Amino acid sequence: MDERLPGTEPSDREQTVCHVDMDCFYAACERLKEPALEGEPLVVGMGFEAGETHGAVATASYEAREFGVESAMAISKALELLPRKVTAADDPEIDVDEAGFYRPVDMDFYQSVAADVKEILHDTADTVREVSIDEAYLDVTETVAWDEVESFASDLKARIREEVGVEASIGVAPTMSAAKIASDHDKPDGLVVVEPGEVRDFLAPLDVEEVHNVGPVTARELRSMDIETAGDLAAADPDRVSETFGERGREIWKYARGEDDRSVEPVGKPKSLSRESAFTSATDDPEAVADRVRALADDVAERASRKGALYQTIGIKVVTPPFDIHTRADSLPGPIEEPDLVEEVALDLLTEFQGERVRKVGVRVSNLEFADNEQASLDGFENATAREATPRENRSLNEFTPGQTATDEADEDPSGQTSLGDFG
DNA sequence: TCTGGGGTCCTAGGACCC
DNA sequence: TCTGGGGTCCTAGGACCC
Repeated sequence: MDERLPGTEPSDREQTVCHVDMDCFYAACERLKEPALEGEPLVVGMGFEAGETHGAVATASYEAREFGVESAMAISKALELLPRKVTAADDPEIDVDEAGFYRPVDMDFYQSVAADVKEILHDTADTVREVSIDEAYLDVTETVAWDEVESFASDLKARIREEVGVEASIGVAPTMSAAKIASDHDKPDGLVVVEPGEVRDFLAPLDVEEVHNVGPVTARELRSMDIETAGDLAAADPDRVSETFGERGREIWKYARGEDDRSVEPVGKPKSLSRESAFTSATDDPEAVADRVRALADDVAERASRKGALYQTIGIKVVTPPFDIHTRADSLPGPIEEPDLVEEVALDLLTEFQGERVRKVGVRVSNLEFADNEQASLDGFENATAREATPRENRSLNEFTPGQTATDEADEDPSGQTSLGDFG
């Protein structure tokens, strides 16, 4: 499948990519739970509890956006633009029609709704890349012709609406990045098809910040170079762009031109696992910080073992006022699963910040190894009988044996073991 | 505008090795 | 000590994505 005609670049491979993006997903889920919220301005807040003012906006319904409420905005700011409806009822100064509802994130519920949607997606296409809880790419190159794409996508939207009760926007294009922009182009309830040959014209008028991997910082820099639109970027001198932005420069230049070598592939194993948490206000109480780190460390370790992940690097993140992010990490000699050590190393790294005011802390494990492959968890019985020791033990110990190179396959020679105690 | 939480990838610089 | 060059691994920080 990697054979190409001479002179054919990967980007010339014809793909039909479908990007499915749920509309205001968290808000839509809240409305499934509470149908009375339908049509009301609704804000779902992260790090936020009912009645509180701290945290940030995870999702604002379109009705709430009318008031200027945006994603990632501080809840306190959102409340200024859109007061709480209960408050409004008690306060003659506030118009009840100019108020909205606030709900904290309920991740478990959203996950369950997302699972229903993903099931439909996997039923619809063989290759699905789940990007996040509310977003996925489908590769339908082999199954849907371009003149059928519109009705295919429309059927998919209908199915999600009828079977799950939430709405999706869909973009279809010959590349992932164009499909993504297309799905966003006519939200909510959008359906935009960009056929091969139309991509560059479709992208040209868009703001440069809509190009994948162009964020606020890069956009500002590009604008200072008189590059305002995707079309400007596409027409720019690629050397100039990559001189300024390095590797990523070349990439965004290609994206702006509708060129994108990536193909839709299912997501692999995670590279890191982390947990972080903010204090209601910055604290200089070392015990409070240590307690939080301990809780996060336990949480991360627990999540890692549930996923069958061994970790070799343990790190922390400390955010000090105004918003300075510091990270520290320490690597162990070999991959382990040792919850106590996660806590110990995290606390040890934390000592460097003793006495500082802290607004947020995080704990992370990385350099992950997955000793159990999917097979092992699906048919553990077969694996257990096929081998003396569990794959996990073989794997971690092998990696750590001096002079022995790591093997890619867990089912290669499991000899040369040391005891777990050696990990210290 | 006083800012949540979970990730990925890239880059620069230092340590260390030969 | 005024020193050549290549390679790898690791950490810290930054930008970006959702």
